[in-house]
Amino acid sequence: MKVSELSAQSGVSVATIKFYLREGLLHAGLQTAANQADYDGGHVRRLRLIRALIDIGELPIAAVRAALTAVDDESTSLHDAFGAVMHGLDTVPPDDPAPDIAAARREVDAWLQRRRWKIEPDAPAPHALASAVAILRQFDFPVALAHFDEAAASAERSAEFEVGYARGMADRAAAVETMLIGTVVFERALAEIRRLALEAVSARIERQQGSGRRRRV
Amino acid sequence: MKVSELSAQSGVSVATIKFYLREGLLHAGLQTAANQADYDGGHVRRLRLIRALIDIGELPIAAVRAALTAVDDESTSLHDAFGAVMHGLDTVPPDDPAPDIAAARREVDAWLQRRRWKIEPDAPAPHALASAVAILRQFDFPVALAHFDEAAASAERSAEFEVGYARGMADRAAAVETMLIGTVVFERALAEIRRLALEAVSARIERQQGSGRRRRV
DNA sequence: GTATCTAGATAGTGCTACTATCTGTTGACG
DNA sequence: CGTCAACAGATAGTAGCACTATCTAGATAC
Repeated sequence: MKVSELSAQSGVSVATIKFYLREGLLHAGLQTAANQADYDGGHVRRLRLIRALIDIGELPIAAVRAALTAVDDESTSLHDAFGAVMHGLDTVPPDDPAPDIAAARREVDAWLQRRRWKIEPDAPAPHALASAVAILRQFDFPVALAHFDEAAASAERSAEFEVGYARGMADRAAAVETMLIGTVVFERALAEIRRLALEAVSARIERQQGSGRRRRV
Repeated sequence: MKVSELSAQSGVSVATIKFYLREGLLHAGLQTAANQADYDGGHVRRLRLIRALIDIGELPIAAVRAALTAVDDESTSLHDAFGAVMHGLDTVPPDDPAPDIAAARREVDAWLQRRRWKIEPDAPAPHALASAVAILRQFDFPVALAHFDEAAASAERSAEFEVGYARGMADRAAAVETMLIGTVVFERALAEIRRLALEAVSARIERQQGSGRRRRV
């Protein structure tokens, strides 16, 4: 397969494919001459993965590269490869967080311990959750970590399914790829469902109040 | 309050405050002289809102402006103001989506109808959900919209709580602001919880398989 | 046999979110 | 009263990101 065909099949422009090759996101094709190389279905699939991480997961190029490096490195365990993606999704926290975030962070850590969720010490997610909680409190939301227990239990169930599904795959590469896509794309899908629910509920209540109680807000 | 004090209280640099003033995200202070203006707690709060939308919601400046304009316009209903934020969260879909996305989109629309979720026709969320579904299928996930029924029911319950909470507020401005923050920040918090669940479950299973079955993956 | 395509290298673009500098006041302090 | 940092407002500049365009020299397709 020539680069023009790869471009056509993947929907990614030739210029961008070259860019990804340079950036080390896409491995080179099989070189057949000084200026000829042959690409295959693996390249198409890899390009789809890259585009999904960028478009859906909104990962920066550097994070995509880190994730794909972990995918390709056979010596990286499935869990560690997966961790590499997670780290790319969130931004790393500063060394000196604001006091209200630090307080929320301690609550988050205690909550994680209660749930028996073992999280890598330098994972960005606990900090991100603490930030969210701190901001909610700044805006007078009376929020406690316990409010998230139900969501956490539900997330745990679906995580068990997802991880089990990926682990059941034939080879490691497929398993890691599945974890990546699942993590990023399901997250997006669930977020969209939440947005849809909010819009639907908001519209319904607006209608009810608009007709019934004639209250303009 | 002078601009330096506003900067200190909000954690936003003076240069950035000026930038937000120029961009119309922050209303000017009360002018007391040709080069003096007085800012108050409302400015601090607004700056916090802006930073939350940018940092947590990752909205672009233009979307923040659109959202805040809707917040400030008393003639915009709470639901419409809220819709303005939602539109800023997702990117607008192209006119001619790929065929697999178009197919998924039809399923999404049917699903929404089954749920009796009334969604604005040009809302970006259904398209985003359809894209996610299409990508999952490209990677051989056997995904049907029905799989999201449980998540949707749960999202609907929490949306009812959120919208009710916001609607119960004293004045319209506070209600809209609460909707904004709630939408954006809770979404982030839930996403982080999902990531934490995935990491915890992945670590647990890795440990189990590592010791018990001696299977390196 | 010539028009098109190719790999690889280098340089440039468009966008976003700030950031820096300048100008002409103005208030605060000693 | 002087002076000096801080101020508002305007203009210009910057850094980072994700491409995109151009060029060269060689290969291919008809």
